[in-house]
Parts: sequence; C-alpha cells; structure tokens
Amino acid sequence: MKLRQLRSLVTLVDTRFSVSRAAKELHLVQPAVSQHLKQLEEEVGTRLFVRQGNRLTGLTDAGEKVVHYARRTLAETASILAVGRDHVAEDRGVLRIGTTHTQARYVLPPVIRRFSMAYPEVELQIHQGVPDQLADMAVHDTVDLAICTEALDSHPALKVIPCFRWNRCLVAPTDHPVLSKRPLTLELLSTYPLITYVIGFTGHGRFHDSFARVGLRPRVVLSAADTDVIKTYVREGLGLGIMACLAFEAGRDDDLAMRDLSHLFPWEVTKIAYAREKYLRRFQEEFINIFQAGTQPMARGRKWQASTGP
Amino acid sequence: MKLRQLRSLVTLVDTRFSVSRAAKELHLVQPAVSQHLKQLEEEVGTRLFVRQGNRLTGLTDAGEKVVHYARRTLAETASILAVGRDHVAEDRGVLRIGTTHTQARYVLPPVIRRFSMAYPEVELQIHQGVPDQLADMAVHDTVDLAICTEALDSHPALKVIPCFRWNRCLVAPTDHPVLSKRPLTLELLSTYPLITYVIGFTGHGRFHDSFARVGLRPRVVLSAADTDVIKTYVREGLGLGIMACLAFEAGRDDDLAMRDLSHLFPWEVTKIAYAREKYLRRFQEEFINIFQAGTQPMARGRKWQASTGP
DNA sequence: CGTTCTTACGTGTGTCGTAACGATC
DNA sequence: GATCGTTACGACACACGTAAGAACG
Repeated sequence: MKLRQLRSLVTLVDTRFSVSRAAKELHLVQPAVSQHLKQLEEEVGTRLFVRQGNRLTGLTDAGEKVVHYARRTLAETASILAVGRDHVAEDRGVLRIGTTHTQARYVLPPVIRRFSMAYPEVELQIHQGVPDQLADMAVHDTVDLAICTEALDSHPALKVIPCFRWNRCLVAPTDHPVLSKRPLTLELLSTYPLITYVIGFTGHGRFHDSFARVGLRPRVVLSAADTDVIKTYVREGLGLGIMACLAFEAGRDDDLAMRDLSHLFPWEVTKIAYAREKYLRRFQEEFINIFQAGTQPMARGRKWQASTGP
Repeated sequence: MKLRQLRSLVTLVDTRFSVSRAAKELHLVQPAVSQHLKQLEEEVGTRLFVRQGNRLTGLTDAGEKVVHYARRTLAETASILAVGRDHVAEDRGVLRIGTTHTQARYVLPPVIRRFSMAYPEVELQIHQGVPDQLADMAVHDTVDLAICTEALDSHPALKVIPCFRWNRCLVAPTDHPVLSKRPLTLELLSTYPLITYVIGFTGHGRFHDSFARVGLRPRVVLSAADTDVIKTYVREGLGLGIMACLAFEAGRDDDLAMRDLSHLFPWEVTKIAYAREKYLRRFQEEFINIFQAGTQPMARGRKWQASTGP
C-alpha cells in the first residue's frame, strides 16, 4: 500500500468520482490515478467501487470503510510534517480558519490584529462557509480551525472549545415606533415584520423555538446569511432586524437603534473546533488562546490549554 | 513521505534504536533502513534522533511526536487491509489475544471452544503477559484484543468493555484447621500464612487494601504470577491460597477445599480492550460477543454491540 | 463524436542490495 | 578487531507520462 494510492482514493471521493478531476487535483494524469485505484483495490482484495460500465460512481461498503481509514491515515501523515514545520520555524506557516460571515466580519478582526502582531510571518487564510461545511472542513483538514456557533458539537471527530457567549439584539431605524415601547416582548416582536439569519446559521433554530414555546410564530419577511444584509434591509425599512449584538458597530451603525434582547432568547456559544487527532502547531494553539482572551471569556480562569492526550 | 520510512522509524524505536536489528526485523539490509530514516528526517526538516557519534540513541522532542503519529498512521493502514480481509473471507484470519495466565487457563477455554466451532478457519494466537504489557500490546496492535482485569482503564487509546465480575476464594488442604472456623474474616485470614497473586496482577492492589482498611497486614509468604503455582504451594502446605474462584476446578482440585470470600474483598471486573480506532473484523467482534455470553454477563440485556463512532 | 476510463509501452526516478569505508566500543 | 553505522554504486523495479484503444452518453 502506498500513500499516493490513498491520496488518489480520497481525492476521487472528494471530486465526486471523477478520475480525471482527481488527477487534475493531484497534478497527475488520469492513467496514474486509475492505476492507483486499481492497485489499491487489488491489494485490499475486494471491490471498493460501484461501477457503471467502466465508470466509477460510488463506494461499496468496504470502500466506505477504506476511505474512512485512508482519510485518517493522510491526516496522520500531515501531522508528522506539521511537527517538523513547527520545530524548524515556530512562527512561520499558514493558519487556515473556517468561519461564518458574522464571525469573520465582527469577531475576528481584533483577534487577528493581535495574532498578526505576535506572528507576523504566519499567513492567514479565512474560508467562509455555513456551519455544516465548516465542520466538514475541519474534519477533512481543509481548515485548521473552524469557528462558529452551530453544527460543531455533533461531530465526534472534532474537539470543540467553547469560547464566548452572545445574544441577539433588535435593530431598527431610529424613528421606528417599536423603540418607544417597553418592555420588549416576544409578543410585541411577533407583530412586526422581522429580518434575521437563515436557517442553519447562528442559532436560527433557537430563534424560532423561543417564539414557538409561547405559542407564537414570528413574521420573518427576509432571512439572510450575513449580518450586513440584515442591516441593509433594516435601513430599507423592510422590517426589524434581529441579529447578534456583537455585529452592531457603534460608529458605523449610528443611523440604527439597538436594543438588547438577551432576556428573550437563549444564549448562543461560539466555539472553536479542530480535528481531534490533528497536530496543532504552536501558533495554532496560540490563536485559540488569543481568541479566548480577546473575546469575553466564557469562564475566567478556566483558560483552555493544549493537551497531548486524545 | 513513504510508509516504508515510517515503518522503519517505529521499528527502530521498537528495537531500542538499533538500525541493524530494525533492518533484520523488516527483512531489509541496514543501509536501506538508514536511508529511510535519513530521508524521513530530511523531509520532516528537523532532527528526530539523539545521536552519539553516528549511533542513534534516542528521540528528540520532535521525534517523539513524529513516532506517535507514525504509529497511528501504520495502524490506520492496517485497518484498511483488515477491511479487505473481512470482506474477502469473513471467516478466515488470525485472532491475536493477549491475556493473563489465569484468564487463558480458566476463563478462555470454553469461550475458545465455542468460537472455534463458529469460526474453524480462524487461527487463534494467545499471547501471555502482565496487564501493563497487555495494554501496550493492544495499543501497538501487537494483539487484537487484550483480556484482563487491571491496567486497561488507564489507557485513553483503548476502548474497554467490561465483561464479567469475579471474586476470590480461599483454597486449603482438606484437613486444614481453618476450614472448621467460621465466619471467615480478614482477621482470621491474617493469622495464617497466605499465598496469592503478585503485585500488578488480578487485583492485588485491592487485596492489600482490604486488609489495610481494617488495620491488618496479611502475612503473604509467597506470591505467584499464576494460579497453578498458588495451588501447587497450597498442596505443599506452605499456606492458604487466596485466588480467583473461577480458577478452582471442581474435578481436578478435589484434594483442596474451597470457600468463597466475596464478602471480604471487592469484586474485580474482567475487561476486553482494543485500540480505539482499530478496525475490528467481524469474527473479532463476534469473539467479544461470545466471551460476554459465555461468561456470566455483567448486566443482562446490556450486551455490547459494535459501534462505528469513536 | 466527445468525454471518460483502460491498456500498452517507454523513460526516468527511486529503492534495495552489495561492497567498501568510517566510527565507536 | 568486532560491531554498528554511513557512503558509493549498480541492478532492478516502479511510477509517471505519452499514446492509442474501448465503453458510455
């Protein structure tokens, strides 16, 4: 068995079973990849692929399992190289962060500023995605760290570190009648057209649950994947925005009024996750520390620290 | 990076840093292994070995980490091949069991009889060792399953399945005066010379604790690694034997008298363990089931079942 | 007929073994 | 000087790329 063969296998799967695409991805020619797959299948001794004619279209049961272990194998080898890079140039390398728009736009800037000061030689990459994608990216080692609020806990292969909690606020044009009313209740909110996050994002599930629990149904006229779109349509007068407090920028958003709503909705927790068995480079651990320190810590004094055990 | 190189690395470590021994183990010549190590070190980009002259004597910090991931890598590839063997010949292969003398001698025979009936084509290997060794063997995939009472819980890399509980009994020559006394108490026992298991074996720690808790010190005149030795010296009249009840054979041991002592000592639990991420072949899972069914189950109805998750 | 994968074949790289050299005890 | 390691070199194998052929839409 060769690592190349395993690499071809997982790339084939990741390119949705196109040998040619996999070959391109791997900077090889098709026949080379074909040979890898053939040899691997031969060595394992059982059919790994579902074939239609001579086209590969899926995995057999055995194939699924083999791919699982192949992924792990490659992740381990990546860790080996990471160990080397860490020792050779502790403060040089790439940090690939997967996160959502809201985190990238409103939470990460100060963290990244501090991190870049400490590690000016580290190249930062920010990959955006929806929480489900982010979890997959972390598992498959497409990103080093995934930062978001949802979807991370479900993955048993991820190590998840809760970082800080946040809640929602109401955003409205400064002359909107709702601003004069108080207290702000779910009943009151449900009488207005609302703008909030799309499902699968930043606690959308709990948003609806909070209304449902008291027998209400919010009138969501627009749901957006990112906070800037929400604010834009609030400015347009389309409705009231309900979004993460931390996304309200004091200076830039003074044409909007903000009201805290943490008495109406459960707290959300933003977490950092990474593949459980991944070797974290020094500066990657350090990023986590800076992130926890730079945002309001969940619980003071219980700072996360690196652990070598699983 | 090549798998061969990783194999050479871990073999080097396992042969206590002799390139020649490692080469012999791998059926290669020394220069080949030297080259592997050199190339690997080059690719990782940092010193992995502590050298004295040109002799390798140990690992650097980086080396330790690399070896860790190399071991995992090789284990994953072994799992890949195991998947294949499982699908090609479900009922053929090797089952390597690591266990202690007592288990091998008194617990396993009926289990193995049943297993061999179900899987006559599976070659069974029984490797004996002390619990600590067994744990290591399971972690390093020298055995597929480790079966014993102690030392398994401490290893986070092991998946541990409690199987059945047992306790100790008193064994004495049929004419021994202690047999007429009752109740049997720790005080009483501590007045006689005792023969039991050596430290590190089958609950030896708890054995002493039970006495210590009531301020007594047992007079152990001989401690043995296996039950047969204990019985032998009890027959010699050297002292009273305190051993696992299950090791008393009704027919063969009728020249000895047996008294249950489960009211004096805590219950011990025999467990099966295997490397957490190891791919268990069908018949390996089946062995676990047979073991649980064939011995008194810990808790009826809560039978162990295979899980794919970690 | 273009796309996609396979088979066939040549070339260059790589890996192992033999052999000679160097270091350490 | 015996053991253990590295370096040097040659034979063989292997993996990739090119090119041509076969299956599918």
